[in-house]
Formats: sequence, structure tokens, C-alpha cells
Amino acid sequence: METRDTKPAGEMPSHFIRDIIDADQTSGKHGNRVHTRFPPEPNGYLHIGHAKSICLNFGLALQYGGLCNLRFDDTNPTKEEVEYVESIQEDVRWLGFDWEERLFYASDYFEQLYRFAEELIVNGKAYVCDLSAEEVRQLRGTLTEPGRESPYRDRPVEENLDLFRRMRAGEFEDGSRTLRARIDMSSPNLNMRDPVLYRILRAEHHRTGDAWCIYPMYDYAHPLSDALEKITHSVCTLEFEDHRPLYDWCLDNVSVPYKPQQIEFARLNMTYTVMSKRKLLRLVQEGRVSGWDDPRMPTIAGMRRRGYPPEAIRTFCERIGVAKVPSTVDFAFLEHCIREYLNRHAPRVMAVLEPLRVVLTNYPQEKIEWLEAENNPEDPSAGKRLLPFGRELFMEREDFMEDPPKKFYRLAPGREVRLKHAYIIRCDEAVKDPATGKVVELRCTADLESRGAEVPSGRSVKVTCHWVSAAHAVPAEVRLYEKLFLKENPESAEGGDFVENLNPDSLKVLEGCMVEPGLASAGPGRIFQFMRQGYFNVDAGSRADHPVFNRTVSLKDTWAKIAQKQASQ
RNA sequence: UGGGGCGUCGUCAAGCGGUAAGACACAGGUCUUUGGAACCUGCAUUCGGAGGUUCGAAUCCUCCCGCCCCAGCCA
Repeated sequence: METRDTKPAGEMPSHFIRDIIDADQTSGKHGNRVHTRFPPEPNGYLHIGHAKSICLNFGLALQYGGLCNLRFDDTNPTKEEVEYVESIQEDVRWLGFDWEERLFYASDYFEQLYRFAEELIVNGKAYVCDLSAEEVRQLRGTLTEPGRESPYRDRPVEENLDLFRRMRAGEFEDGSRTLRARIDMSSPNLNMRDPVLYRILRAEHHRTGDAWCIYPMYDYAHPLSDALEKITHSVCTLEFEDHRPLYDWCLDNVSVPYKPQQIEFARLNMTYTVMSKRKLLRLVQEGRVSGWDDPRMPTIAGMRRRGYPPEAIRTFCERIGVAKVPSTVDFAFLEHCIREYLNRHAPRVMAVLEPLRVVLTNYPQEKIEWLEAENNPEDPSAGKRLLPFGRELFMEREDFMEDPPKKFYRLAPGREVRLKHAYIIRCDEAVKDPATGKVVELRCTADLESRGAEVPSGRSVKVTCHWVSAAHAVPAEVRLYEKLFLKENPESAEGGDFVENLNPDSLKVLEGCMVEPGLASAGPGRIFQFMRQGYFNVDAGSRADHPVFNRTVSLKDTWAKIAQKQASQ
């Protein structure tokens, strides 16, 4: 594993959270400590939006010499599962971050949270309410009208304490009572209208089993968990801005050991995908994708399987910035970061996706040459390898046109191209299947003097093509991925369902591709540049006798753009 | 029409009273044994709008407009 680039703080682009921390550092607030946390709820897989938060929280800790905890916000057993707590840890680790021994769960604090609740009751700050969920809603009021107080609001402390203890003891039905904060039913901030702190819920918790039948709400558990961990800067997304008064209320009304500060930033949105866990879950459950780790998913697991390097994802998260403006980042920007990293790190290999047999009529029948090929022109230290070359080759079907349009510089009858690392060849004849008219083979002549040499003057050989030796090539399956959705914003469809915007061609499976012999033994996860085509990684399910490659991202394709323009004219 | 936020290029985003960074995208071009990469050029006389303060405003003030979030015993 590569060590993380640690840039000096001065070179990091500034953003408002860094500004806040810088100010705290000069004022001495938080004793110059920086202690953050990443607090996922284990109710789904992590996605690129979480990656932004992970990079922010762990990155801040790294930059300021502080710490970052991983804490599972597991206060709702009806939605949470161990599968998710495991995948989340794997994903955070894979992204390159380390919480060391600081792996926590809100459920670790259930007992302390309970004691804090009794404290609130004793101080007259909370009460047991017998209203049903429906009744609570009735009394909450609306955005423009104040709420009305619960008839149970003024219960004596002793009665509240007794009732709350009996709630814990399991004496009451699920949903029959709640513990509510006693704040202000007429607050213009709905969150402050006596919010529920505890509800009765008989559900098997993935860690505490059936030890509890009352569970704390997020608004109560989160600030107190932060305080117990002595978090300095509790970074969360914008939709919690309205909750901050409640966050502070909790900290101000129980005897917590610390007062963290909540800071909100805008969550990440991206074009051509959906980010809500609910929608991603649906794609998985309805079989629209193969699973949470389908390479088309914006999940970390999907991106890992797709071949996105964690380093590139981190760079992306750093470059998109941190602000409070709701933003939608262009998917092309993520792809740019992926290409930029892979260009420097991925070994070049030759793979023919749609093979067309090419016979070099002037090349000796049995002759095999081993040609030297650099592994990465961007990185001389990547070394070289030897490639077999012979009379029969496979070339890309797309690299030949019988009747080439303007600006098509590849092979055509009578035309020449350079074969990468090898000779210049001229196409003499296209052999067709008499039945279908389809070109099945190219008869070509190699310029035996041209190996490794400069292009002789007067000849215009504009294009260098990739190829593989027919006698040595290894057949492989290649999966070509496109955007999962057709629309920039799949959720915007008025009244429509976002799945209607799914791209029917987001996955194209190619069988019988021909790759250079060395690739047969490449292990899962290894990533290459298939020259002139894109970056491809070995799929997790690939086997030596049936190699499978996923296209991570294509190379930029100038010709495709020209062809498209010509087609539309 | 309650409350909380936010409005700088198509998209992100710097800027913090001294005269609009950068990146992606896009459009041209150079170079090239990847039509890749790299490199060069172009791309906001203007910062949601209108007033005001000031020698000077994207930055300060006022009003207006627009967008996002909140009425789960979800997080």
C-alpha cells in the first residue's frame, strides 16, 4: 500500500472549516486539539458522498495532528445490520484511513445515555409522554403555527422517573410512551418542540441484542456521544443545521465531560447518479444492478470493484472543496481524477476487444519475434516486457474501414498504420465472408525495415494501432461500463420514478476479446491501461482460465468525438 | 406566507474594502510509435437584482429576487 501524501498545511486549499479550526487554534479553544469523528449509521453501504465526509474528517485530523474516531450511529435496530458495519470498516480502511483503536458504537454508550436521561428528568428537563405518535404529530403544530403542550408535560419528577425506569424494564408496549425533552412547544424551530429523546422499541440490536427495549433518538445520542469522546469539531451535513440548537441544548443540560462544536457543510451530489441510501437499496433489491458492489454503483465497494484507486478518490474529495452551497459535481471531474492517477500508475498492455484477424503475407510462417515494449511511457521505472509477434495477428475491428470517412486515419485498403512496438503495415485486401459480406480477415504487408525506426519521409503514418499475436493471445471477457443513468439528474423527473432514467446500455459484456499473454495470470484488482482504449482492472471474480476485465474508465477519444460530429452533420 | 441556510463562468471553487485565482467541461492549436498523455491559446469588464456608504465594493449597509432544508417515536 502506498503511503498517503502528506502535504504541508500551507499547500492545502483553504475552506471554511479549516478557517474555523485555524481560528480555534489561535484562540486556544478546544485546547488546540482537533478530534473529529466519522459517524455512519450501519444501514447501507458507503458511497462517494460518504467518501467526502471521511476524507474531510480523517483529513482534518491528519492535517492538524489530531485524531478521528470511527463511530457507528447504531440507535435504530430496525434498520441496522452487521453486514453494513463490516462493509463500512472495510471501505474506510480501503480509502486509506485508520481509526486505530478508536472504533466506537453509540450503543457502547446506552447505559451512560440512560443515566443522562434520568439526570434530565431529575432536573425537570424531560418527561414521559403517553401520547401516541399520531397525537404527538397533532400537537406539534405546523411551520407557521406553534405547537401545543402535551397533557403529560407537567408530571412530577418522581412519576417521570418511575415511568422511565419502567419503560426500560419493558413494562409498556412499543410506541405507547416516549421520553421527551421539555423545551418549547412554540419554538419556530420544530426540532425544539419537545423532541422525543427515547422511544420504546422491541427489536434485536446487532450488538446489544435484547438488552434494551428503549432506544435513544439521534438528536439525543449524537451530541452526547460526541461529548463522551471529547470530539472538538463535530462535522455533519447541512440538513442538521436546524438541529444544532438541540445539539447544544443536550450538551448544556446534562453533565457531559466536554462541549463539542457542530459544523455543517454541503453534502456531495453528482451528475448521472443517485446518492440516497434508500434509492441505492432499491437498485440492489430490484436487481437493477448486481449488488452494492456493482461497478456502476456510486458506492465505495462499487468503485473499488470498478478499479477506481483510493488515492484518486481522495484527490477528488480534496479538489471538490468544502462549502455550504448545495452543489452537484460533474461526474466527468471524478473520471478526470481517476485518469490522471491511472495515467501515471497503470502499466500499458495490449488487448483487442473486437478482434479482426490480420495476416502479414510477407512475414515468414513459423517466425516468432519477441519485441521489447515499455510498460509505461510516463514512468520509466515501470520497466519493459517482451511481446511475441508473428505472421497472424488480431487487430481491433474498429481500426479498419473499407470506405473511410474524412479524418479517419486508421487502416483501409491501400493504407498504412504503425503497429505499436512493431512494424508499419499496409492493408492489401479485406477478405469477406461471401454469405454475409462481413470482413473476416485483412491481408497485409509488413515493411520489414520499419521495426522500431522512424517513419520514413514522405510517408504519412498517422496512427499507431494495438494488436496481439494470434498464436499467443489469451481470450478474455471484458465488461464495458457506461453511466448508470441517462439524465444528469435522475431524480428530477417530475412525478416520474428515477429508475425510468436508468441507462439500458450501462453494461456491455464482450466475450472473445484477445489480450496479450501476460494478462492471464494477473490477479484480481490489478489495473492496466489497454492501449488506446482505457483503464481496465481484473474483476474480483476473474479466473486464470477465464479472465474478466472491467473497464474502469475509457481514455479520452478524439476520434469518437470527430465521428460523432460527422454523424450529426 | 414560521425558522434555518445559501446565491462568483455550463459545473465545482478561491476571494475576507484596493480593482475577478484555479480545476473540470468546452473550442482551437503544438507535439506524439497510445487520435492517450503533455504543452499552448481562448473561455465572468463582472460577482442574483436595485439602491446606498467609500477615493475605491464580489467583499460593508438597506430593500428586493431566487434556490435548498425542517412538521419521523429515521439518521
